[in-house]
Amino acid sequence: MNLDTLTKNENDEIQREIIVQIRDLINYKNLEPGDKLPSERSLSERFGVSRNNVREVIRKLEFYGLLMSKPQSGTFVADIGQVALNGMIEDILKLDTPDFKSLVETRILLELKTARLAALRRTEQNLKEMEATIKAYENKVHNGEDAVQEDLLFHLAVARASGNGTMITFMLIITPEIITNFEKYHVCDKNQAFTAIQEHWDIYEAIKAKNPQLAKANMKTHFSALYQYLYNIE
Amino acid sequence: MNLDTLTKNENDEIQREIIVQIRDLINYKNLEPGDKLPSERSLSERFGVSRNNVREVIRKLEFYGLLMSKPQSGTFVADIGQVALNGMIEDILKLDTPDFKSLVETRILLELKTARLAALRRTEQNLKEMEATIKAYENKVHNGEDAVQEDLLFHLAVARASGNGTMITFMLIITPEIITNFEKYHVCDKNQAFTAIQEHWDIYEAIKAKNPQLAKANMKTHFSALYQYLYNIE
DNA sequence: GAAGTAAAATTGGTTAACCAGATTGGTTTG
DNA sequence: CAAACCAATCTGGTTAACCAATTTTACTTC
Repeated sequence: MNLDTLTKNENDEIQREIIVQIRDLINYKNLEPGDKLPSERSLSERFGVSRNNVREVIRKLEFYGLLMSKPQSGTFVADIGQVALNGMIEDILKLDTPDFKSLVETRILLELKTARLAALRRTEQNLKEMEATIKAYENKVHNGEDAVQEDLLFHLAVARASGNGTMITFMLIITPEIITNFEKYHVCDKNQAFTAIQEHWDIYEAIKAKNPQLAKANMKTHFSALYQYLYNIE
Repeated sequence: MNLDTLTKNENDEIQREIIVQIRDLINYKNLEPGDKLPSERSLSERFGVSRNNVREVIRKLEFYGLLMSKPQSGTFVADIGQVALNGMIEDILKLDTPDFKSLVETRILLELKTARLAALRRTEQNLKEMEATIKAYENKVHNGEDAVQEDLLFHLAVARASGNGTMITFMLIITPEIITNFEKYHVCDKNQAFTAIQEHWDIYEAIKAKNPQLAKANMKTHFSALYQYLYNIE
């Protein structure tokens, strides 16, 4: 373990403690939805940490919709109720960097759906973007170069064509971790790259033909190697 | 539009411009993966914005795995390659607060899967947690009280039982927005609350019996009202 | 001339001071 | 006595100064 990770873990630990203390404070003071939290200054003093730490935690809980900061006014408890708030904080505290298997599992789930939706909703512009990414992938592979990036861009283009903003966001979140782990575990295979070209075209054609079932099936075929990998590490 | 939103939009606009400028800088200087970005100070000076703004953007791009900050050393371009980097930044710039339909669509997708996985992987502890949330829901409904929170906690308990960390994270991300929109559009119905109790028990029993198909089917039934809503607003 | 070394400059991270706007409590005024 | 108003205070947000670790640079030494 290098220093970087250590520092980050230490910082994480501090943040987790602040989250616990904020939760306890809300419960102890019986703060209802919409009630105001003590000021950042008093919280940092009470918890014995810097105001920056408190601000970071508040931003995090704001991201998960549990708190809401109003400038020059205060930080307020979201109106999701005490029970839900405690439950969600419990889960947030348990959150950890997800394992590779969970990432792949989720990716496959998302992509089978985006392929299906793309077949229903794709525009001409979407088709052009997908075509461009496949051709770029083709060029790289034929030149014997690494083409992980271009592969990724094709899948992002499909997600874009699905017209579902939430799924695009989720794809963006998991993509970098997928890439990192692919390189780490050497999931990709050189000779798979050539077969992948045709598979990309097959997915493209199904989406172009507005055939959702076929698009999903072709995406499934494209993931077959990944499936195998997923079940082997089980 | 209130002042809050306005300020937030202005800030968003500044951040988007900084992202664009950083992308252009990487392309112009032909920065390869692993290369060092100019320091935060010089970037803020060059772009004519505060160092805080730059730091926020860097943190955001770090979240999406495109950059990586090393303390006392510099900020580095992630090793995902220039092509992928440009593509992902393009998508990040297009990101917007997702519409309600996209949220519900994604939620249904996720939950059908978590129900199925939960039936395969649930522990005894998971069952106890789910049981507790259903009973809490029951009590509230029988007393005529609002039980949106308890409903949510049951679904989170199912997600926890799925054993997939990524899906739990995603559920946590979309949940608060779902709740807000439910209340906004009055999706929930009082007399639906009673039928939901039995539906929760049905899902629970299928998961307890380790029957993935039935668990998924029961979850689908539970979402039937939501399905209808989803297609009505189309 | 190359290798080692120490000091100076540069870096992201942290802390503290400052700001503008919102809130609050007391005072004034009708 | 109530309502209106104003100033003191408190708020999250922003800016600037500071810190410790790292990297670079220049000099010494063999």
